[in-house]
Amino acid sequence: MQPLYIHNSLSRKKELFEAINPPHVGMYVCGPTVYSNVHLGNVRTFLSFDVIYRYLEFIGYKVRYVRNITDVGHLVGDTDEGEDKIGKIARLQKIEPMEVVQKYTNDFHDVMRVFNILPPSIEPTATGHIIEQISSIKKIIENGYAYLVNGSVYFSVRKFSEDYPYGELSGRKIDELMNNTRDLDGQSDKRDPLDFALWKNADDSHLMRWPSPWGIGFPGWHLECSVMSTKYLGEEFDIHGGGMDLKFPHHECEIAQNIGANKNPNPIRYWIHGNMLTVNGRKMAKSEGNGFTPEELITGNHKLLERGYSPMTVRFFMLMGHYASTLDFSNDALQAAEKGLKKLCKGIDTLIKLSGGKVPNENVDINAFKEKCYNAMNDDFNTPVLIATLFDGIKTINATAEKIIELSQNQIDQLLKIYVDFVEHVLGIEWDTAFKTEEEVSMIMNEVNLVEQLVNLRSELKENKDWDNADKIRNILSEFGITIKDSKEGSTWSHE
RNA sequence: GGUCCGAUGGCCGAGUGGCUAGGCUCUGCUCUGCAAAAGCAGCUACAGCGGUUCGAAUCCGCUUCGGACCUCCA
Repeated sequence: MQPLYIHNSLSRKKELFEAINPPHVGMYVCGPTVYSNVHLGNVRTFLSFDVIYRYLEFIGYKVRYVRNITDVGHLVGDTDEGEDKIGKIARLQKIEPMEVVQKYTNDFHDVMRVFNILPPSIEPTATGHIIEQISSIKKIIENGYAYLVNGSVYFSVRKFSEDYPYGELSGRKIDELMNNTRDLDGQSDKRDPLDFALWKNADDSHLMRWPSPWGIGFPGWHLECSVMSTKYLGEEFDIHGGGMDLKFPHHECEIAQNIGANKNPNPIRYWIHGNMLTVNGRKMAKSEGNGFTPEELITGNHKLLERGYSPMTVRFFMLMGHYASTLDFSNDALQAAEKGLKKLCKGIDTLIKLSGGKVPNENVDINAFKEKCYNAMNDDFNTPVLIATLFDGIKTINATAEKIIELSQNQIDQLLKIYVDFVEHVLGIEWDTAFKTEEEVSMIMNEVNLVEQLVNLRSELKENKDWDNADKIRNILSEFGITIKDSKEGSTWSHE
């Protein structure tokens, strides 16, 4: 197994990854609250964990990847009296809350597919785990960390912090939190402003409500993640991920709930937090009005976009930055990524067509190259360094194609394996016909034959120095996106 | 106000106490009927000020600027 180092947000250090039960790995990532369309910032987080998931599998782990759908409990606004986000949309549009949930879950799945983000092993929903959430609340009450007020149950942070540390993940001190908590209206039920709801009493006006030992109500936010991660991954599991902005209070509360229910002081080994996607240096967020939907990005239909970009370009662009750094979104950066991706894909195409000799080139060390690729990913999933390495390899490939250097067939085969492994399987970049159906491929092959005929015809014309007609053919092909490249050995062509 | 993070060349974006990141752009050359690619070469930076060190963009301190979180947010 590769020696993998992960930056653990909990310790704020890079640590050697050691699975609790190798080769099995349990990984939980906070999924979306499905009350609106996902934007690119959301996509970035799921993409980051997609690559983490892919790499863990790639180096031989059997990952159970759980990514939830939050479909109840998330409240609007900054008080505990806020309406449920999904319930609110349902009320406004006069539809069932589950219709809202279904609509945006579908959207979420569509977007994930477009960006080639793999589905998780389990995608549990909060509403599907009401029973588990109720029993978890019971345990927390039994353990003395929650109290009942007017049909609602709250977690007592003060009480909990007497027995266990609270605020370790986000680096908060409980007393500072107390002093800095803003005075908010409508929190009269809580004994302490830091406390958070496990179960909320619901009157008749609420659309989403379930019976519980404490009356009719609905579960609090935070709780579903604790309950579902424990249910599917155990009281202690390997990796928990999510966006940076969930660190506090969401993840902090999750830890408190896990411990509060199970009294296991160390429920999660490695915390991984993805950083934000920014626009002009500011976090992409709906409230800022700077959020792009994936559709706007692909069509280019947005005031900040000069034109559209393909999903693979966007995927590649995001992977050119490290997941733990902020990444700034701009037309220039996207265009650079597009060209870079094209170069990479072209290089792989060239590699596929390459044929080599018997004698290996001593100056090209394929194993060292492979090591470099692994090392990049082993260093906290450093995709930008991996990509830089892959570009270095492209130079070797192109130099071989230009007959500047020579490689043996064996070296070429090894190189191709590395590119397929890292580009397709680890980075999740689709570069050619690899994912097309057989019919599509055979159609493409027909077109290929047609193009070859034209290119051959043009070569004949060129031999007769009939430049006018030769150029005519080149122009026609270029209208269909086919570029001809002439060299001493003859003409080759490529499709963009 | 509190907590934390960041500041890298024309742009994006890695990185490490001493050894070329990489991509894009730009310039020159090679190749070439022209073109397009590709190759080669050039432009070569680490916010500012101090300190530690044989040596710091990399460690420490201060300053300036920016961001995130502290309320829902991936």
